[in-house]
Amino acid sequence: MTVTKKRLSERKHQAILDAAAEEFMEFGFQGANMDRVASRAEVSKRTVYNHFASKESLFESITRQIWHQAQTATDVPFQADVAIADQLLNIAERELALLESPHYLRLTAVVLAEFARSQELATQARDWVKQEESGARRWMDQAVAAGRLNTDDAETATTQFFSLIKGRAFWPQMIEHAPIPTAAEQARIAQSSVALFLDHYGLKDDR
Amino acid sequence: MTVTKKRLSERKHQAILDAAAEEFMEFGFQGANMDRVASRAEVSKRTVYNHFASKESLFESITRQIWHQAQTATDVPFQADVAIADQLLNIAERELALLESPHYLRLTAVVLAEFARSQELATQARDWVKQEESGARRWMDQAVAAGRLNTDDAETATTQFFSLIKGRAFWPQMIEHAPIPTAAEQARIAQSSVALFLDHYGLKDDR
DNA sequence: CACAGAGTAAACCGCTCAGTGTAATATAGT
DNA sequence: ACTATATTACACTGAGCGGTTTACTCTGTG
Repeated sequence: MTVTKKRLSERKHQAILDAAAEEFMEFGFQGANMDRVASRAEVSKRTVYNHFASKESLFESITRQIWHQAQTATDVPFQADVAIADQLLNIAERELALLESPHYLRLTAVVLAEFARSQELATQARDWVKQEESGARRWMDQAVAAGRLNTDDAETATTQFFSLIKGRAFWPQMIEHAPIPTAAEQARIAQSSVALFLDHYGLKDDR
Repeated sequence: MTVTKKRLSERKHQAILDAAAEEFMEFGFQGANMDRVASRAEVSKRTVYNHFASKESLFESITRQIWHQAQTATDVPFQADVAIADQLLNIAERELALLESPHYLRLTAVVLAEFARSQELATQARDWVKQEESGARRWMDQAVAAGRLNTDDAETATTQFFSLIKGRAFWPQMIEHAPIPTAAEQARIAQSSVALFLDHYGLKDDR
Protein backbone atom coordinates (compact mmCIF):
# COMPACT_ATOMS: atom_id res chain seq x y z
CA MET A 1 0.00 0.00 0.00
CA THR A 2 2.64 2.47 -0.99
CA VAL A 3 2.00 5.94 -2.22
CA THR A 4 2.46 5.30 -5.92
CA LYS A 5 0.44 2.15 -5.83
CA LYS A 6 -2.44 3.88 -4.16
CA ARG A 7 -2.18 6.69 -6.62
CA LEU A 8 -2.50 4.45 -9.60
CA SER A 9 -5.69 2.98 -8.25
CA GLU A 10 -6.97 6.39 -7.31
CA ARG A 11 -6.28 7.72 -10.74
CA LYS A 12 -8.31 4.89 -12.21
CA HIS A 13 -11.06 5.57 -9.72
CA GLN A 14 -11.18 9.22 -10.69
CA ALA A 15 -10.96 8.42 -14.38
CA ILE A 16 -14.00 6.22 -14.02
CA LEU A 17 -15.92 8.92 -12.18
CA ASP A 18 -15.04 11.47 -14.83
CA ALA A 19 -15.90 9.12 -17.66
CA ALA A 20 -19.18 8.20 -16.03
CA ALA A 21 -20.06 11.86 -15.58
CA GLU A 22 -19.42 12.39 -19.29
CA GLU A 23 -21.46 9.37 -20.17
CA PHE A 24 -24.38 10.31 -17.95
CA MET A 25 -24.30 13.86 -19.29
CA GLU A 26 -24.52 12.60 -22.82
CA PHE A 27 -27.04 9.82 -22.47
CA GLY A 28 -28.81 10.19 -19.14
CA PHE A 29 -28.93 7.44 -16.59
CA GLN A 30 -30.82 4.83 -18.53
CA GLY A 31 -28.98 5.51 -21.73
CA ALA A 32 -25.54 5.37 -20.18
CA ASN A 33 -23.61 2.29 -21.23
CA MET A 34 -21.12 0.68 -18.89
CA ASP A 35 -18.97 -0.62 -21.73
CA ARG A 36 -18.65 2.93 -22.97
CA VAL A 37 -17.86 4.20 -19.49
CA ALA A 38 -15.02 1.72 -19.30
CA SER A 39 -13.68 2.64 -22.69
CA ARG A 40 -13.98 6.36 -21.96
CA ALA A 41 -12.03 5.87 -18.78
CA GLU A 42 -9.48 3.77 -20.70
CA VAL A 43 -10.00 1.06 -18.19
CA SER A 44 -11.34 -2.46 -18.42
CA LYS A 45 -14.95 -3.04 -17.65
CA ARG A 46 -13.98 -5.31 -14.80
CA THR A 47 -12.04 -2.49 -13.19
CA VAL A 48 -15.12 -0.32 -13.31
CA TYR A 49 -17.00 -2.99 -11.41
CA ASN A 50 -14.15 -3.41 -8.97
CA HIS A 51 -14.49 0.23 -8.04
CA PHE A 52 -18.28 0.53 -8.22
CA ALA A 53 -20.74 -2.20 -7.47
CA SER A 54 -23.25 -1.17 -10.10
CA LYS A 55 -24.42 1.51 -12.48
CA GLU A 56 -26.65 2.84 -9.72
CA SER A 57 -23.87 3.22 -7.21
CA LEU A 58 -21.74 4.94 -9.79
CA PHE A 59 -24.56 7.36 -10.45
CA GLU A 60 -24.95 7.97 -6.74
CA SER A 61 -21.31 8.86 -6.38
CA ILE A 62 -21.62 11.39 -9.15
CA THR A 63 -24.81 12.78 -7.68
CA ARG A 64 -23.15 13.33 -4.35
CA GLN A 65 -20.43 15.43 -5.96
CA ILE A 66 -23.02 17.74 -7.47
CA TRP A 67 -24.89 17.89 -4.18
CA HIS A 68 -21.88 19.19 -2.41
CA GLN A 69 -21.12 21.81 -5.02
CA ALA A 70 -24.57 23.38 -4.93
CA GLN A 71 -24.88 23.12 -1.19
CA THR A 72 -22.11 25.54 -0.38
CA ALA A 73 -22.76 28.03 -3.16
CA THR A 74 -25.11 30.51 -1.57
CA ASP A 75 -24.11 30.01 2.03
CA VAL A 76 -23.30 33.54 3.10
CA PRO A 77 -23.67 35.13 6.54
CA PHE A 78 -26.11 37.93 7.20
CA GLN A 79 -24.30 41.18 7.85
CA ALA A 80 -26.27 43.74 9.77
CA ASP A 81 -24.00 46.57 8.70
CA VAL A 82 -24.22 46.02 4.95
CA ALA A 83 -27.00 47.24 2.68
CA ILE A 84 -29.61 44.60 1.95
CA ALA A 85 -29.36 45.21 -1.76
CA ASP A 86 -25.63 44.56 -1.77
CA GLN A 87 -25.98 41.36 0.17
CA LEU A 88 -28.73 40.06 -2.09
CA LEU A 89 -26.64 40.96 -5.09
CA ASN A 90 -23.86 38.87 -3.65
CA ILE A 91 -26.15 35.89 -3.16
CA ALA A 92 -27.50 36.24 -6.67
CA GLU A 93 -24.02 36.38 -8.10
CA ARG A 94 -22.99 33.27 -6.23
CA GLU A 95 -25.99 31.42 -7.54
CA LEU A 96 -25.27 32.61 -11.05
CA ALA A 97 -21.65 31.61 -10.76
CA LEU A 98 -22.74 27.99 -10.59
CA LEU A 99 -23.84 28.25 -14.19
CA GLU A 100 -20.31 28.96 -15.27
CA SER A 101 -19.52 25.30 -15.05
CA PRO A 102 -21.15 23.45 -17.95
CA HIS A 103 -20.08 20.32 -16.16
CA TYR A 104 -22.24 21.21 -13.16
CA LEU A 105 -25.07 22.29 -15.37
CA ARG A 106 -25.30 19.19 -17.51
CA LEU A 107 -24.93 16.82 -14.62
CA THR A 108 -27.58 18.66 -12.66
CA ALA A 109 -29.86 18.28 -15.64
CA VAL A 110 -29.39 14.53 -15.61
CA VAL A 111 -29.99 14.30 -11.89
CA LEU A 112 -33.09 16.47 -12.07
CA ALA A 113 -34.39 14.45 -14.99
CA GLU A 114 -34.08 11.32 -12.89
CA PHE A 115 -35.90 13.05 -10.08
CA ALA A 116 -38.67 14.19 -12.38
CA ARG A 117 -39.01 10.64 -13.61
CA SER A 118 -39.19 8.76 -10.37
CA GLN A 119 -41.40 9.51 -7.43
CA GLU A 120 -39.26 7.29 -5.25
CA LEU A 121 -36.52 9.86 -5.39
CA ALA A 122 -38.85 12.72 -4.50
CA THR A 123 -37.65 12.82 -0.93
CA GLN A 124 -34.05 13.08 -2.00
CA ALA A 125 -35.04 15.75 -4.45
CA ARG A 126 -36.69 17.75 -1.75
CA ASP A 127 -33.54 17.65 0.32
CA TRP A 128 -31.53 18.59 -2.68
CA VAL A 129 -33.48 21.73 -3.48
CA LYS A 130 -33.62 22.69 0.17
CA GLN A 131 -29.88 22.29 0.53
CA GLU A 132 -29.33 24.45 -2.45
CA GLU A 133 -31.35 27.28 -1.00
CA SER A 134 -30.66 26.62 2.64
CA GLY A 135 -27.78 29.06 2.87
CA ALA A 136 -29.85 31.85 1.44
CA ARG A 137 -32.79 30.74 3.52
CA ARG A 138 -30.81 31.29 6.71
CA TRP A 139 -29.78 34.68 5.45
CA MET A 140 -33.38 35.54 4.70
CA ASP A 141 -34.52 34.42 8.16
CA GLN A 142 -32.01 36.71 9.77
CA ALA A 143 -32.88 39.61 7.52
CA VAL A 144 -36.54 39.19 8.42
CA ALA A 145 -35.73 38.86 12.12
CA ALA A 146 -33.63 41.99 11.93
CA GLY A 147 -36.61 43.81 10.46
CA ARG A 148 -34.78 44.59 7.27
CA LEU A 149 -37.33 42.94 4.97
CA ASN A 150 -40.96 43.90 4.79
CA THR A 151 -42.45 40.45 5.43
CA ASP A 152 -42.62 37.72 8.01
CA ASP A 153 -42.62 34.88 5.49
CA ALA A 154 -38.98 34.22 4.82
CA GLU A 155 -39.68 30.98 3.02
CA THR A 156 -41.89 32.50 0.36
CA ALA A 157 -39.48 35.37 -0.05
CA THR A 158 -36.57 32.98 -0.53
CA THR A 159 -38.44 30.98 -3.11
CA GLN A 160 -39.49 34.07 -4.97
CA PHE A 161 -36.00 35.49 -5.02
CA PHE A 162 -34.54 32.32 -6.43
CA SER A 163 -37.42 31.92 -8.84
CA LEU A 164 -36.58 35.27 -10.37
CA ILE A 165 -33.00 34.21 -10.89
CA LYS A 166 -33.55 30.65 -11.95
CA GLY A 167 -36.37 31.52 -14.30
CA ARG A 168 -33.86 33.41 -16.37
CA ALA A 169 -30.61 31.68 -15.59
CA PHE A 170 -31.12 28.07 -14.71
CA TRP A 171 -34.26 26.56 -16.14
CA PRO A 172 -33.68 27.83 -19.66
CA GLN A 173 -30.23 26.23 -19.56
CA MET A 174 -31.62 23.02 -18.10
CA ILE A 175 -34.53 22.53 -20.44
CA GLU A 176 -33.79 24.44 -23.60
CA HIS A 177 -30.02 24.13 -23.40
CA ALA A 178 -29.97 27.90 -23.66
CA PRO A 179 -26.50 29.42 -23.81
CA ILE A 180 -24.91 30.31 -20.52
CA PRO A 181 -25.44 34.03 -19.89
CA THR A 182 -22.42 36.23 -20.34
CA ALA A 183 -20.98 38.08 -17.38
CA ALA A 184 -22.83 41.20 -18.48
CA GLU A 185 -26.11 39.34 -18.76
CA GLN A 186 -25.54 37.75 -15.39
CA ALA A 187 -25.00 41.16 -13.86
CA ARG A 188 -28.21 42.40 -15.42
CA ILE A 189 -30.14 39.40 -14.18
CA ALA A 190 -28.78 39.76 -10.67
CA GLN A 191 -29.52 43.46 -10.54
CA SER A 192 -33.02 43.31 -11.95
CA SER A 193 -33.93 40.39 -9.72
CA VAL A 194 -32.77 42.26 -6.65
CA ALA A 195 -34.54 45.42 -7.80
CA LEU A 196 -37.82 43.62 -8.39
CA PHE A 197 -37.51 41.82 -5.09
CA LEU A 198 -36.69 44.88 -3.04
CA ASP A 199 -39.36 47.08 -4.57
CA HIS A 200 -41.73 44.77 -2.76
CA TYR A 201 -39.80 43.55 0.25
CA GLY A 202 -37.29 46.35 0.87
CA LEU A 203 -37.66 49.15 3.38
CA LYS A 204 -37.56 52.67 2.08
CA ASP A 205 -34.82 53.72 4.49
CA ASP A 206 -32.56 50.85 3.48
CA ARG A 207 -31.09 52.12 0.28
CA MET B 1 -64.92 4.01 -44.97
CA THR B 2 -68.18 4.42 -43.14
CA VAL B 3 -68.73 6.14 -39.88
CA THR B 4 -68.77 3.12 -37.64
CA LYS B 5 -65.78 1.58 -39.30
CA LYS B 6 -63.81 4.71 -38.90
CA ARG B 7 -64.92 5.01 -35.34
CA LEU B 8 -63.68 1.60 -34.36
CA SER B 9 -60.27 2.31 -35.72
CA GLU B 10 -60.29 5.73 -34.16
CA ARG B 11 -61.20 4.34 -30.79
CA LYS B 12 -58.22 2.02 -30.98
CA HIS B 13 -56.05 4.89 -32.06
CA GLN B 14 -57.13 6.95 -29.07
CA ALA B 15 -56.84 4.00 -26.70
CA ILE B 16 -53.26 3.57 -27.79
CA LEU B 17 -52.51 7.24 -27.28
CA ASP B 18 -54.03 7.15 -23.80
CA ALA B 19 -52.25 3.97 -22.88
CA ALA B 20 -48.96 5.33 -24.14
CA ALA B 21 -49.44 8.50 -22.12
CA GLU B 22 -49.95 6.38 -19.02
CA GLU B 23 -46.93 4.31 -19.82
CA PHE B 24 -44.66 7.27 -20.51
CA MET B 25 -45.87 8.96 -17.34
CA GLU B 26 -45.00 5.93 -15.30
CA PHE B 27 -41.68 4.93 -16.83
CA GLY B 28 -40.40 7.82 -18.92
CA PHE B 29 -39.52 7.49 -22.56
CA GLN B 30 -36.72 4.98 -22.33
CA GLY B 31 -38.43 2.93 -19.68
CA ALA B 32 -41.70 2.69 -21.56
CA ASN B 33 -42.40 -0.77 -22.92
CA MET B 34 -44.34 -1.23 -26.10
CA ASP B 35 -45.73 -4.60 -25.05
CA ARG B 36 -47.17 -2.94 -21.98
CA VAL B 37 -48.58 -0.10 -24.05
CA ALA B 38 -50.41 -2.63 -26.18
CA SER B 39 -51.76 -4.51 -23.21
CA ARG B 40 -52.80 -1.27 -21.49
CA ALA B 41 -54.68 -0.26 -24.60
CA GLU B 42 -56.21 -3.74 -24.82
CA VAL B 43 -54.93 -3.96 -28.33
CA SER B 44 -52.45 -6.22 -29.99
CA LYS B 45 -48.90 -5.04 -30.31
CA ARG B 46 -49.21 -5.29 -34.04
CA THR B 47 -52.08 -2.84 -34.00
CA VAL B 48 -49.97 -0.38 -32.08
CA TYR B 49 -47.41 -0.56 -34.85
CA ASN B 50 -50.10 -0.28 -37.48
CA HIS B 51 -51.08 3.07 -36.00
CA PHE B 52 -47.67 4.37 -35.04
CA ALA B 53 -44.47 3.62 -36.84
CA SER B 54 -42.31 3.56 -33.76
CA LYS B 55 -42.00 4.38 -30.09
CA GLU B 56 -40.57 7.75 -31.07
CA SER B 57 -43.47 8.70 -33.26
CA LEU B 58 -45.89 7.65 -30.56
CA PHE B 59 -44.04 9.88 -28.12
CA GLU B 60 -44.15 12.73 -30.59
CA SER B 61 -47.90 12.45 -30.93
CA ILE B 62 -48.29 12.61 -27.18
CA THR B 63 -45.93 15.54 -26.97
CA ARG B 64 -47.96 17.44 -29.50
CA GLN B 65 -51.10 17.04 -27.40
CA ILE B 66 -49.37 18.57 -24.38
CA TRP B 67 -48.02 21.32 -26.58
CA HIS B 68 -51.45 22.32 -27.61
CA GLN B 69 -52.83 22.28 -24.11
CA ALA B 70 -50.19 24.60 -22.72
CA GLN B 71 -50.26 26.80 -25.76
CA THR B 72 -53.81 27.95 -25.33
CA ALA B 73 -53.80 28.23 -21.56
CA THR B 74 -52.63 31.79 -21.06
CA ASP B 75 -53.83 33.20 -24.33
CA VAL B 76 -55.94 36.10 -23.19
CA PRO B 77 -56.56 39.41 -24.94
CA PHE B 78 -55.30 42.66 -23.52
CA GLN B 79 -58.21 44.79 -22.31
CA ALA B 80 -57.51 48.49 -22.09
CA ASP B 81 -60.46 49.11 -19.82
CA VAL B 82 -59.62 46.54 -17.13
CA ALA B 83 -57.19 47.07 -14.28
CA ILE B 84 -53.76 45.59 -14.97
CA ALA B 85 -53.77 43.75 -11.67
CA ASP B 86 -57.01 42.00 -12.49
CA GLN B 87 -55.81 40.94 -15.90
CA LEU B 88 -52.54 39.62 -14.54
CA LEU B 89 -54.42 37.76 -11.87
CA ASN B 90 -56.48 36.15 -14.59
CA ILE B 91 -53.37 35.05 -16.49
CA ALA B 92 -51.82 33.69 -13.32
CA GLU B 93 -54.93 31.74 -12.51
CA ARG B 94 -55.03 30.24 -15.96
CA GLU B 95 -51.45 29.16 -15.68
CA LEU B 96 -52.11 27.68 -12.25
CA ALA B 97 -55.18 25.88 -13.51
CA LEU B 98 -52.92 23.75 -15.70
CA LEU B 99 -51.56 22.17 -12.55
CA GLU B 100 -54.97 20.83 -11.70
CA SER B 101 -54.49 18.09 -14.24
CA PRO B 102 -52.03 15.53 -12.89
CA HIS B 103 -52.13 14.07 -16.35
CA TYR B 104 -50.76 17.26 -17.86
CA LEU B 105 -48.24 17.60 -15.07
CA ARG B 106 -46.76 14.14 -15.27
CA LEU B 107 -46.59 14.11 -19.02
CA THR B 108 -44.94 17.49 -19.08
CA ALA B 109 -42.38 16.17 -16.65
CA VAL B 110 -41.55 13.32 -19.01
CA VAL B 111 -41.31 15.62 -21.99
CA LEU B 112 -39.13 18.11 -20.15
CA ALA B 113 -36.91 15.32 -18.90
CA GLU B 114 -36.37 14.23 -22.48
CA PHE B 115 -35.58 17.79 -23.45
CA ALA B 116 -33.13 18.16 -20.61
CA ARG B 117 -31.47 14.97 -21.73
CA SER B 118 -31.02 15.64 -25.40
CA GLN B 119 -29.60 18.69 -27.05
CA GLU B 120 -31.11 17.65 -30.34
CA LEU B 121 -34.52 18.46 -28.97
CA ALA B 122 -33.38 21.81 -27.62
CA THR B 123 -34.76 23.62 -30.63
CA GLN B 124 -38.15 22.02 -30.19
CA ALA B 125 -38.01 22.83 -26.51
CA ARG B 126 -37.38 26.44 -27.25
CA ASP B 127 -40.46 26.60 -29.42
CA TRP B 128 -42.41 24.79 -26.74
CA VAL B 129 -41.60 27.25 -23.99
CA LYS B 130 -42.17 30.17 -26.30
CA GLN B 131 -45.54 28.83 -27.33
CA GLU B 132 -46.48 28.38 -23.73
CA GLU B 133 -45.77 31.94 -22.84
CA SER B 134 -46.63 33.44 -26.17
CA GLY B 135 -50.19 34.28 -25.18
CA ALA B 136 -49.07 36.13 -22.12
CA ARG B 137 -46.18 37.56 -24.07
CA ARG B 138 -48.58 39.21 -26.52
CA TRP B 139 -50.59 40.54 -23.62
CA MET B 140 -47.46 41.96 -22.07
CA ASP B 141 -46.39 43.60 -25.34
CA GLN B 142 -49.71 45.35 -25.58
CA ALA B 143 -49.65 46.41 -21.95
CA VAL B 144 -46.20 47.91 -22.48
CA ALA B 145 -47.29 49.57 -25.71
CA ALA B 146 -50.30 51.03 -23.93
CA GLY B 147 -47.98 52.50 -21.33
CA ARG B 148 -49.57 50.52 -18.57
CA LEU B 149 -46.36 48.85 -17.41
CA ASN B 150 -43.30 50.67 -16.28
CA THR B 151 -40.78 49.08 -18.64
CA ASP B 152 -39.97 48.70 -22.30
CA ASP B 153 -38.70 45.14 -21.99
CA ALA B 154 -41.79 42.98 -22.28
CA GLU B 155 -39.79 39.80 -22.69
CA THR B 156 -37.96 40.09 -19.41
CA ALA B 157 -41.15 41.12 -17.66
CA THR B 158 -42.97 38.08 -19.04
CA THR B 159 -40.24 35.74 -17.98
CA GLN B 160 -40.11 37.25 -14.53
CA PHE B 161 -43.83 37.04 -14.05
CA PHE B 162 -43.95 33.39 -15.00
CA SER B 163 -40.83 32.67 -12.99
CA LEU B 164 -42.59 33.89 -9.87
CA ILE B 165 -45.50 31.58 -10.51
CA LYS B 166 -43.61 28.55 -11.72
CA GLY B 167 -41.02 28.77 -9.01
CA ARG B 168 -43.77 28.03 -6.52
CA ALA B 169 -46.29 26.14 -8.56
CA PHE B 170 -44.67 24.21 -11.35
CA TRP B 171 -41.04 23.34 -10.75
CA PRO B 172 -41.62 21.95 -7.26
CA GLN B 173 -44.28 19.68 -8.73
CA MET B 174 -42.03 18.70 -11.62
CA ILE B 175 -38.88 17.95 -9.69
CA GLU B 176 -39.85 17.19 -6.14
CA HIS B 177 -43.29 15.79 -6.92
CA ALA B 178 -44.62 18.34 -4.49
CA PRO B 179 -48.36 18.18 -3.89
CA ILE B 180 -50.53 20.26 -6.16
CA PRO B 181 -51.40 23.50 -4.37
CA THR B 182 -54.92 23.78 -3.08
CA ALA B 183 -57.26 26.39 -4.49
CA ALA B 184 -56.48 28.64 -1.53
CA GLU B 185 -52.74 28.24 -2.04
CA GLN B 186 -53.13 28.91 -5.72
CA ALA B 187 -55.00 32.11 -4.96
CA ARG B 188 -52.24 33.19 -2.61
CA ILE B 189 -49.56 32.40 -5.15
CA ALA B 190 -51.37 34.29 -7.88
CA GLN B 191 -51.98 37.32 -5.71
CA SER B 192 -48.50 37.56 -4.25
CA SER B 193 -46.92 37.07 -7.65
CA VAL B 194 -49.00 39.87 -9.13
CA ALA B 195 -48.30 42.09 -6.12
CA LEU B 196 -44.56 41.56 -6.33
CA PHE B 197 -44.61 42.10 -10.07
CA LEU B 198 -46.67 45.27 -9.97
CA ASP B 199 -44.77 46.89 -7.14
CA HIS B 200 -41.99 47.12 -9.67
CA TYR B 201 -43.72 47.34 -13.02
CA GLY B 202 -47.09 48.87 -12.16
CA LEU B 203 -48.01 52.49 -12.44
CA LYS B 204 -49.20 54.24 -9.32
CA ASP B 205 -52.39 55.51 -10.94
CA ASP B 206 -53.41 52.04 -12.15
CA ARG B 207 -54.91 50.54 -9.08
C1' DC C 1 13.44 -12.75 -8.17
C1' DA C 2 9.14 -13.62 -6.01
C1' DC C 3 4.95 -12.16 -4.61
C1' DA C 4 0.46 -9.74 -4.20
C1' DG C 5 -2.73 -6.62 -5.50
C1' DA C 6 -4.58 -4.44 -9.29
C1' DG C 7 -5.69 -4.28 -14.06
C1' DT C 8 -6.96 -6.36 -18.66
C1' DA C 9 -9.21 -8.59 -22.69
C1' DA C 10 -12.66 -11.16 -24.29
C1' DA C 11 -15.92 -14.32 -24.15
C1' DC C 12 -20.05 -15.19 -22.04
C1' DC C 13 -24.82 -15.35 -19.52
C1' DG C 14 -29.32 -13.98 -19.06
C1' DC C 15 -32.53 -10.98 -19.95
C1' DT C 16 -35.14 -7.19 -22.04
C1' DC C 17 -37.22 -5.21 -25.75
C1' DA C 18 -38.32 -2.70 -30.33
C1' DG C 19 -40.06 -4.13 -34.24
C1' DT C 20 -41.65 -7.81 -37.96
C1' DG C 21 -43.91 -11.73 -40.45
C1' DT C 22 -47.70 -14.57 -40.84
C1' DA C 23 -51.80 -16.75 -41.02
C1' DA C 24 -56.19 -16.71 -39.10
C1' DT C 25 -60.18 -14.00 -37.71
C1' DA C 26 -63.33 -10.10 -37.20
C1' DT C 27 -65.78 -6.01 -38.89
C1' DA C 28 -68.83 -3.47 -41.68
C1' DG C 29 -70.30 -1.70 -46.01
C1' DT C 30 -72.28 -3.41 -50.66
C1' DA D 1 -72.55 -13.86 -49.60
C1' DC D 2 -68.51 -10.97 -51.02
C1' DT D 3 -64.82 -7.87 -50.25
C1' DA D 4 -61.56 -4.77 -48.27
C1' DT D 5 -59.62 -3.39 -44.37
C1' DA D 6 -58.38 -3.90 -39.30
C1' DT D 7 -57.27 -6.61 -35.73
C1' DT D 8 -55.26 -10.45 -33.32
C1' DA D 9 -52.14 -14.01 -31.39
C1' DC D 10 -47.80 -15.36 -31.36
C1' DA D 11 -43.58 -16.74 -32.64
C1' DC D 12 -39.38 -14.78 -33.91
C1' DT D 13 -35.29 -11.77 -34.98
C1' DG D 14 -31.70 -9.10 -33.74
C1' DA D 15 -29.61 -6.03 -31.01
C1' DG D 16 -28.26 -4.04 -26.70
C1' DC D 17 -26.67 -4.27 -22.26
C1' DG D 18 -25.67 -5.06 -17.07
C1' DG D 19 -22.89 -7.85 -14.87
C1' DT D 20 -19.63 -12.08 -14.34
C1' DT D 21 -16.05 -15.43 -15.30
C1' DT D 22 -11.69 -16.79 -16.67
C1' DA D 23 -7.15 -16.85 -17.69
C1' DC D 24 -3.59 -13.78 -18.16
C1' DT D 25 -0.48 -9.64 -17.42
C1' DC D 26 1.46 -5.67 -15.27
C1' DT D 27 3.37 -2.87 -11.52
C1' DG D 28 5.82 -1.79 -7.67
C1' DT D 29 7.82 -3.60 -3.41
C1' DG D 30 10.84 -6.15 -0.27
